[in-house]
Amino acid sequence: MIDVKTLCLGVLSRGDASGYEIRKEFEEGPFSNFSDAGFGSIYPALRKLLEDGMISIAQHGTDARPDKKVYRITAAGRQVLCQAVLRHPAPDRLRSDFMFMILFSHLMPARHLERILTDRIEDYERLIEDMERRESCDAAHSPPGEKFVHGLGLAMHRAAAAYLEEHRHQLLEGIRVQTKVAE
Amino acid sequence: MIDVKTLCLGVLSRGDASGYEIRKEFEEGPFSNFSDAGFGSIYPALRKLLEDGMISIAQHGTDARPDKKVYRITAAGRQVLCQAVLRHPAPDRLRSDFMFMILFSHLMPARHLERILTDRIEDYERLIEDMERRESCDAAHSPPGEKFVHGLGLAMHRAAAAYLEEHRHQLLEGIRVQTKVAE
DNA sequence: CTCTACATGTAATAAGTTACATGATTGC
DNA sequence: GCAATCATGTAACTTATTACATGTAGAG
Repeated sequence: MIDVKTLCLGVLSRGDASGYEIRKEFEEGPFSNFSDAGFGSIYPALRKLLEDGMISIAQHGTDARPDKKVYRITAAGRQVLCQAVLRHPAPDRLRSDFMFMILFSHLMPARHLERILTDRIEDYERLIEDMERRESCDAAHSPPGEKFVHGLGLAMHRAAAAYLEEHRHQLLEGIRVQTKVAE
Repeated sequence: MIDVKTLCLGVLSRGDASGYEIRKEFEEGPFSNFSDAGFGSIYPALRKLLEDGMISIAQHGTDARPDKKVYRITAAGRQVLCQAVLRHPAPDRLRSDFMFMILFSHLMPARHLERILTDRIEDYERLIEDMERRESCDAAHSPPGEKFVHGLGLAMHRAAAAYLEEHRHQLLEGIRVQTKVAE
């Protein structure tokens, strides 16, 4: 499975960036579809990559931000990234508290279940809107791989949102009946 | 985020099980939609849960398998599970090597890209078939939460599979053009 | 003047993975 | 007889998370 070091290498292969900017990519950019990492994993990863000669410091500090460090991928780093990309991809892994909780929705008050369903639908709607906005923004000049990943993520989120909307009443009803039977 | 201990508690709330059986749930059952854990995390989790009185040993060894231990959730364990279910769910997290690699498909030979796309589509088709088989098998007698999670997972996988099939040629063509321009 | 965004990093902790180590049973 | 499945567990390692610790710049 791809680790944070390789993820950072991936971001830097698209252009120089600081640790902070790399994190933004994980949060908002195309990388957000399949990864996330906080500062606590990015900074140590960058230190390691620097030690190993996979990246270099392109710029250290500006007038405004003396601490800022802009990293640049090296030839060695590019090679390592190419190798990583050629490996057979491990299966996708989804971690979802939401699904876990739904599985045990019979253990919660109906109000809470309604709440988490509504919240989740709203979350998806916001996310989809954001993605659609970005899509129309930079569709033309983004590379094919990026468009593909963006579209795939969007398709999955749309499917999830549609399913939630179409089946929430069925779930609520199912729970209601089950509760009545238990009485 | 839900940890392996809570996941185990969730499985055991549905019935007694051994470590080995719990893992099967993570691999094949409804839990496979949103989690996975190997023996290396399940056994230590069970030990901890036992120490804390969240589970007990319902049966230790059979004629055939003297080592087998069947665990049972305790009242305390059930309480802890109920509390966990009431917390606000953390956002879902997807880790996908596949998407990472597609993002860098311009760094790989066209043959390799075709290969991972074909493989992935096949993987999805197999997975969807399996899920459909299980759906028709135990649709009637499975609780509403389980049906919902199953349906949601299926909807997402179908959307992904459909997207891959519909857009793979577009990606391949895009990469081809990009490579030509670079020459 | 206050809030948000920018900016970096460490230390302690928690968690999870991999490799190791072993062995019986069942079906083919 | 062989492969797959059942069955458990530990130790070493790698990884990632959380909390801590600090401070500037720009917008309103």
